[in-house]
Amino acid sequence: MFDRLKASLDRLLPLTQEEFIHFVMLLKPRRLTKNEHFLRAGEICTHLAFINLGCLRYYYLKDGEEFNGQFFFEGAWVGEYQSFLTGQPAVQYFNALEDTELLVMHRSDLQQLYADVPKFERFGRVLAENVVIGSQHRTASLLFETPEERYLKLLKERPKVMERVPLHHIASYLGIKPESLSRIRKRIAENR
Amino acid sequence: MFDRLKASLDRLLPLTQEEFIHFVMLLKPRRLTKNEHFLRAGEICTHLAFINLGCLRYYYLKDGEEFNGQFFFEGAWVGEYQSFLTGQPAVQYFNALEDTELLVMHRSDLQQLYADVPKFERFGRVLAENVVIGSQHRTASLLFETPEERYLKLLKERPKVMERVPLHHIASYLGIKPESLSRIRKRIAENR
DNA sequence: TCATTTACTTAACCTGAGTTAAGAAAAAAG
DNA sequence: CTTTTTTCTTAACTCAGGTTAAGTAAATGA
Repeated sequence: MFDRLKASLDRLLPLTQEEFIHFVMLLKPRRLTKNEHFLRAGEICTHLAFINLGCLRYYYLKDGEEFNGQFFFEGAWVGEYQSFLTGQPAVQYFNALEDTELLVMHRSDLQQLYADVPKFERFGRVLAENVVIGSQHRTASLLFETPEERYLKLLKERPKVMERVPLHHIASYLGIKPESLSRIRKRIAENR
Repeated sequence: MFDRLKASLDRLLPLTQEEFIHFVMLLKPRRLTKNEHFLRAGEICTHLAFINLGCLRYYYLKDGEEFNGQFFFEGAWVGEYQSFLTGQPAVQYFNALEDTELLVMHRSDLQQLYADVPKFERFGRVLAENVVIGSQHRTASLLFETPEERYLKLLKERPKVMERVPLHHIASYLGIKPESLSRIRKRIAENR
């Protein structure tokens, strides 16, 4: 049950058996069926979630249209930072792309943990720092790569996304419409 | 000399006089003249910098063209996370848009500080968390706002950028060419 | 002070992604 | 097993932003 979590935490900060158990005690399992939401815009994000099995995406909704921000798989931590940290309503939606098993921690339990065991501040810091790096890659990609470049990079660097996520979601992630992704795929297939 | 720093730190985490002095002792002043670089792609980002006076931007270079990632003013902390944290070569360029006064802290001094005074882990965490929030706003904006919407939002929410940054840099930040920004500005002036 | 560079705008033409509409294929539901 | 829904593709047309080129104004430097 906690094997993947243990492996994931070990890469962030080494913990004693005791510390790991302390951490695990604050987690609760939560299951999502495919398409079920973990969080909706307008709600307060009260929990941070570890993906033990399955797959989530977060997206924005604008004029009735969805825009995919990111896809997450086993071993990732998810939650809306903006809401989780400030207590303001979320602007992102999180939903499951597959049946998913989460291990969730409540905001107040995490804050208590920071207060009780200062060592865990490092967990929070390293987690946030990794999110920064990922988010800045994403910004750079949207800023100066063409949709075709983004698609080829995704194909090469994140094959799991290509295998497990429908193309219309990928199009949205790339910042284009499904029709445009079809065109790009055709262009590439005919290599020109 | 440290008034602005004190005010900025107070918002991140309350420090005793002693702790503040400990922190300040690790800082060194550094001046940049207009257009001077704080960091270039390929270099290792060894310092985190507090902007005491002036203005910086970070940008990416692709096929000889600059793409502005963000603008920073007095009171902001800057540095390339990816390089600072992993020790890998930077991919971003940081340069001064005006004559600028920085207070810089070396990577190893910050790490030593984390080790010596665990309380400062919180500084690192909260700093990173704020960067996450900013970076995700930026991603969202590039993902689903039109260049015109981004321009109007910048005008409204960050007038300082409009006042202190040349339009061609703003165009690049918005993800368009200067000519397109001119068109957008004309369109807005004729309100249609 | 004069020359040069930088900043900004305008206009004509081009291009790639959006839009609309339709249909085929695969997956899910009954 | 059949129907319905979802996923994906194709094609014609539109349009915002890119490209190229030129010109004006302001800032900078010799």
